[in-house]
Amino acid sequence: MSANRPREPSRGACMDYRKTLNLLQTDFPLKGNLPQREPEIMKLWDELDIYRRVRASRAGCPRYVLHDGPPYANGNIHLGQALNKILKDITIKYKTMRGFDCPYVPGWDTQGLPTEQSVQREYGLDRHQVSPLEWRAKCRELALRYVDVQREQFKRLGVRGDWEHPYLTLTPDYQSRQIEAFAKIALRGLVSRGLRPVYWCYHCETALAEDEIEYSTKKSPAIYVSFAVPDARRVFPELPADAQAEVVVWTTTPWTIPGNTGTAVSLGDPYVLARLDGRYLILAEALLGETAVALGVSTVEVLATRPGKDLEGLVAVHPLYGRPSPIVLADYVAMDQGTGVVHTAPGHGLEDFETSLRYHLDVISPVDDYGRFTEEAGERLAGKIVDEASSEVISMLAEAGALLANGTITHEYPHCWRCHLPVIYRATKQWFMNIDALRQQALAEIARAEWIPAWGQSRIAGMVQVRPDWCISRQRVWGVPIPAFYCADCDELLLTEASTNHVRDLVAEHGADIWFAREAADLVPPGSTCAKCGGSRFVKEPDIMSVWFDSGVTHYCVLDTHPDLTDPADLYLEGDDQYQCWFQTSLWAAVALGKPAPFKTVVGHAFFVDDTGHKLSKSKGNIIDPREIYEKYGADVLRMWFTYADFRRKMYAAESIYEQVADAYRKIRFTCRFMLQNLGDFDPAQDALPYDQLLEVDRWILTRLAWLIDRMTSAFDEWNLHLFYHEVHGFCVTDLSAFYLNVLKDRLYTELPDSRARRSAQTALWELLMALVRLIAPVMTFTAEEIWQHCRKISPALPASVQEAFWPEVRPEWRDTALATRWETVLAAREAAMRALETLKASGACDNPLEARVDLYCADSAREVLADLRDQLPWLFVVSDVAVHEAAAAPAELGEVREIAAVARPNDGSKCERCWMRLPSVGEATDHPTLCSRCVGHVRALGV
RNA sequence: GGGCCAUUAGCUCAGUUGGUAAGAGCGCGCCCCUGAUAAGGGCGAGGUCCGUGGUUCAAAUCCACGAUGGCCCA
Repeated sequence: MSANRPREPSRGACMDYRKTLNLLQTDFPLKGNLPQREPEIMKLWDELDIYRRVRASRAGCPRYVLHDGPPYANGNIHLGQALNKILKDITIKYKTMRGFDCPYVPGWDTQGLPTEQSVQREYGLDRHQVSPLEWRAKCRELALRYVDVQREQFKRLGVRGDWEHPYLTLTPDYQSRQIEAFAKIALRGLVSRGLRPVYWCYHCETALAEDEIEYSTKKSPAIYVSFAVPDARRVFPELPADAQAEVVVWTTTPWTIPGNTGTAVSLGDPYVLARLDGRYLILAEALLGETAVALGVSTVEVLATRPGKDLEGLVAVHPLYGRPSPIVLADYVAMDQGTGVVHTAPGHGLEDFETSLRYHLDVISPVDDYGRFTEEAGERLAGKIVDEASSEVISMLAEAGALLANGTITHEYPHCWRCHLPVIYRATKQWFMNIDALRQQALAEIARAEWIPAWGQSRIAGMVQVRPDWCISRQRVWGVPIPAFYCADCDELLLTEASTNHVRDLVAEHGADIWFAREAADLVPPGSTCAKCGGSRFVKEPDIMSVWFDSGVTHYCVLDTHPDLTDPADLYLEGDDQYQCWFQTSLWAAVALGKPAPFKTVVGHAFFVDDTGHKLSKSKGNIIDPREIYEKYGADVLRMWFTYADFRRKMYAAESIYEQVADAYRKIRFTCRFMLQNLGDFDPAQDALPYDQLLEVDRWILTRLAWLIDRMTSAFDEWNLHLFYHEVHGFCVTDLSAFYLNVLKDRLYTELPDSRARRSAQTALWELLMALVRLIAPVMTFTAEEIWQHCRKISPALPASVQEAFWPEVRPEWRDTALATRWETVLAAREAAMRALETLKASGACDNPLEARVDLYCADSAREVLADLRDQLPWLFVVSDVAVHEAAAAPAELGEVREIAAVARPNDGSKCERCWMRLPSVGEATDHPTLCSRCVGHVRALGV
């Protein structure tokens, strides 16, 4: 390179000694310009076929399987998905570098209600106006389109995976396998069909599972209703002979009164018979005062008190229909609100339903799919939407003389996760997975798995403890059918191994569309007959499976069958909302199939909040689109941001944070660039020095590098990803930029190109660069690759991609604790020198520290170390000269010297034109009158 | 109402099994350099380690109670 080769000697004042220095050279650009450069690197990866190439490089290594939880394919990726995929990618890349073979098969959840709603919204289509098959075709089209969209967006984040062969829940392979899973579970007796109250969204016309419910505030009516108790005197003989006693209930859903078949009281709490303005009412003692106020009653007289259990067996009378409404005991009756007597409508509440099982109460649910009262509710209500009919019910109660008070209340109420409207509880025929039969096994599996963070275990265990049966049927068409038939004559269920295998095989061949395309006769095995009546005509089960069942069986449909994967997987890694969802559904499905949990380790990550601590949500308008971040700053900055804070706690999203991360990105980039610049003439195979020939400071930085590698290794192993950002950045700033690289400059620039001093520095730089580029590779995946490609110019033997490289290893000789200890003294002396130089600068005597000299006054222990290194101190302090003295020799103005003190002043002599130090030797050589003696030696050696 | 988690400088985090005067980076203020240059360096300000009580020779670190915030459940 011309920059290194001295020109012909041209003596005199105009001599350009700059040409005798080892100037910096690199084509590694200062500016990242990531939005443009990253796609170019993606092209390189495409050309290398990076996923298969890396897999091939780890052929035969122990496998580490991360199973991808499928995101829902009905929109652009959002920040949470970007976070999730990037955390997975960091994990995969780290594990690969540690020597594991890490397949990564991405998947998508493609069926279910959300797609149907997207079709309705995006295509303006009403599902009732087209056939099920047309509707399904539209749904498939939309889902596949978003799979493509999201695939490109995930790839743009730098995520490595088998993008050409993802798993999709809508493929015939998957669907048939899912039917098989359902059938196995059903044939093990773990699925049942029954009338149960379920959350029902009458806007979406479907049942909803627990995890499809979100709570928000709703204003509801709140009424007090009396039920006459004709036989009350049996328990309350105090009741006057001519009086009628009534129990009082309080409810916020007047429309459920038609469904009332009982009244529940608490076993242990005391109840009173009290006269309130002439009426004889029975209610909880604890709520008497509050109720009297609500009823606007002025006089209250307690006639008798009985424990709740005494009331059991009394029979109240329904105020509208006159039918019996027995008084029963229930442990959920609370004394914090209402009257202590709970209106019980088994068709409209799960607790009520369970009570009905114990007391054989009727289950009445006079509401249809559309939320309208049926004829069963009576003429006045039939056809009316339940929420709107509340006022009618209230009127009817008032007319019956049973309405004691009528108010409103604002409370938390369940809403539909998709349309965000209030849901109702409605008893319908649904398919359930019998959770009670599986609970203990699920808990045992939870105890066996590793949970990160550790409290995730108690969290999911708590949820599993109390989870009711899982409703897995949906009244929709975009999904996998429940493979059941009913006898057209006697309604008997047909669900056998033969029938389900037949459906499974048809679906494997044709896809689930076949179910909707054919009649039952063409779906049952030929010659099927009803086991009960012998009939041969059948009808199809109309319901499909919940989307949560689709994704809950990925381990059966994918892990179990994919040649690259294993069941159970080593790792599930998802947002912590999945403790309630996918982690659980996967577990239930597994134990229902008689399998162990499909995961060995489960990692839950938190989500982002805005700078005021609020969740990001569309309605708040504080959504952040990951695409905007990578289009402005680059995906590597996005990836670094995700390691800025601990992902197990909430993470903040704010412009000021991206700016800070972008700064840190640049610092690391520039640091690596500086090292590359100084390795332009270095061939590690030829020029590297053995460890024991390295200068002491070069060995010192390797002790620091050893520390960093150890620290990063344990950080990644223990999921402390945020330490990556802080420690790598800190290392670049503090150890490298501020100290090591800075003090190296003199040696790198002014020493002879092939001198031991310079080669020693370059050897250390090469080790640093080789380690750093690997340490940053899992997170800063694009930039690491960019740096790596430049490293390959220095050392062509390196693998084609940094993704094939192995995690850096600490060489035993680097761990020199004695050396590290010695250098604590050097660094302390350096700090003292810096402060002294600051004082000198402030005095105006000298601006540039390089032209100053420093006198150190040290206690004996420090003096020994420093005297030993005296020759090196000038360039370690970046000054012209350093002298080491006894503490006792310190000038009076320093006061008492405890450890190390320093004084700085301008050095004697003139500034050397070449190395810029101010030295007495400048001018001694007549042929180079502007150079110091050291530089004279160097230029002469160069033949100048 | 129940359970879990968190609380160290303006921000994000370090602080091994309790032990020297609590650290880093960013940001901020002042200054230097111009051979990392749309770069680099130095110095400085900034903390009752949420509060109270306790255990201990010694607590940011252990225990109890409380406060605040968050998540889940009801």
